[in-house]
Amino acid sequence: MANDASSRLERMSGMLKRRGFILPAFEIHGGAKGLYDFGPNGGRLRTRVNQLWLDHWTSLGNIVEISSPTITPYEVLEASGHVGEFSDFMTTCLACQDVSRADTLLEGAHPNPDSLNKDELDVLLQKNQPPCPSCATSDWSKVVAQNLMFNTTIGAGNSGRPGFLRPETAQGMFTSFTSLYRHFREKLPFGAVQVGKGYRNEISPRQGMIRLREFNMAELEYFIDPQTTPQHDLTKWDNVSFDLLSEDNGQVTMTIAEAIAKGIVRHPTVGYFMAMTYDFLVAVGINADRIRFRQHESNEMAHYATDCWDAEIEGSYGWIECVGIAHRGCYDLESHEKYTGKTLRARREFATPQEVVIDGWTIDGSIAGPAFRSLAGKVKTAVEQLPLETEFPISLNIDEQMISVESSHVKRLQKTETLTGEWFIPHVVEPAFGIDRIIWHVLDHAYTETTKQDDSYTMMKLSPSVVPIDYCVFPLFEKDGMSELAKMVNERFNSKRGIISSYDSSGSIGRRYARADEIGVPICVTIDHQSLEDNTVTVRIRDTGEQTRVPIDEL
RNA sequence: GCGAGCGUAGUGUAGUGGUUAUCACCGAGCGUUGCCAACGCUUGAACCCGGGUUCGAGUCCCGGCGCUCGCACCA
Repeated sequence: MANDASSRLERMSGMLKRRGFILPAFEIHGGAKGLYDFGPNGGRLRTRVNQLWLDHWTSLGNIVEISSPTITPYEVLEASGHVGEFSDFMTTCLACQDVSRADTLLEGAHPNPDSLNKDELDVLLQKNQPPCPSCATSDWSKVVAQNLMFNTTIGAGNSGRPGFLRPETAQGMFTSFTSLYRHFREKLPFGAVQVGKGYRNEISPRQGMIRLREFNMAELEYFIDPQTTPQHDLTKWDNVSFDLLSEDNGQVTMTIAEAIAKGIVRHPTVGYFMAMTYDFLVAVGINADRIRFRQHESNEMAHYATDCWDAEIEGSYGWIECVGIAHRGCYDLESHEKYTGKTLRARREFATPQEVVIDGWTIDGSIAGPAFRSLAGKVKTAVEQLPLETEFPISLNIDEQMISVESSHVKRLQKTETLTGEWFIPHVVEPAFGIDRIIWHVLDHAYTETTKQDDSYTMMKLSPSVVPIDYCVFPLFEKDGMSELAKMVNERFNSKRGIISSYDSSGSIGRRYARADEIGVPICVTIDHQSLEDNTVTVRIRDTGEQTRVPIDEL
């Protein structure tokens, strides 16, 4: 990093701390790595970014907002693949308290211990009793998953159930699928969004706000029918050139429609969301020239993705991925379906109903039922698989038992079924936003150092859509009723929903403008002598310094 | 996690083992001024934490925590 760039970073970090944007958390207790506070100005900035994000997606009309817990039972994240992909399985030697990886201990006992789940490792560990590498005792604790997810116990003592703090908000949308499907009257496509905290116990948080242990994320899970070609109106972006770093074509610049047409972006919905993402980033104040999209290499993709584009933003730390737009296929719903046995599917009606002719065998319930008792169901399934030519009696292996199916147990089954549609697992396209990283770059791009009369001058050219304070009201001086009038104007601003105004009377007028510029207040209003006479005030614009007189009633 | 460097008011900093810890900006109050960081006076605020060496530690040593960078790990 160039020297002037890193000293700019230092000055900016100092300012962000001094002005209450972002601060290291718990500092009076020595601080905690990877955890940050949003201060008095940052808190509101974050809320406005979150709100803008929600509005951006819910305005599409078929997207709803949900909220699910951050505490997540073990099973959910085992089903999603996170336990396997995000954790190592650890066990503690009860004699010397040394911690070892369970799969490493069992390398001699199993061809591929890495593939085992927690319970299997537990069983194998108790059976094999491998010696502890440091003290040679064989007395191991229960296996616990450790590493990138924060472990916790849900409930107290022995009744406690293992869980994690969620590493992403997405799982809540998947586990709520049936409710969402019903909410949308069983019609795809639809989506659900969630803004909230996620947690990853990073081994080594770095680069300030870029890698955190607790972070703000905002995710959309958009469920689609893989057999329907999505129609998205991309004309809005016909004049926008996107910088794309594609896996096969290298760096190219083109419209999103062109990228989809050429197959560089492999799915239209992924492309549409890339364009939507671009709009959002620009709306919160990211410099459009410093946004690019990078396609993941096949070997780099997360365990769930089949195509993935990152939106990267250039800032003080170089190009940083701030949004991941992943085509997750049917991975998540399928995983939860397999794990729970619950149906997580949508129905697709056929254009023309299909006739299916069935001509084979089934059981005669009144005879086979009493004969096979609890196995009857499985016998039925097996018999219905048999070809028409089958001769009875026949021996079948049901649950390791050889049973004989007599001709009296069965009957011919001849029917014609009309299938009007089928059930399938929807595919998912997921834009996942790292809000903290975006906020960092919003601040980074807004932070402007200039000089004013040979003095260095700092201002935050924040977009009005995200500024923490909308207006500042100053009395030019505190006498003859100017401060009263200014306080009245300030209260009037504050009484408007969603508007924050701040009153400031300390220091010279120039100092107050400078203070307002540093936290990015777009408009300052000054009350002077003339205001007392004709009810007009000076309105001063942050970015230009331009002043105009405006009647109070027109503010 | 390993290695290197660093840690002093809100911010940026000065500080040979020896008074009450430097300076600037900053915040608060008062006064003068009154539309772009004005001035004067008053005032507020710090040696990351814990051990050790020493008569005496901000300064030297050890450990922890945090920050930055490199390697490793990783959305």
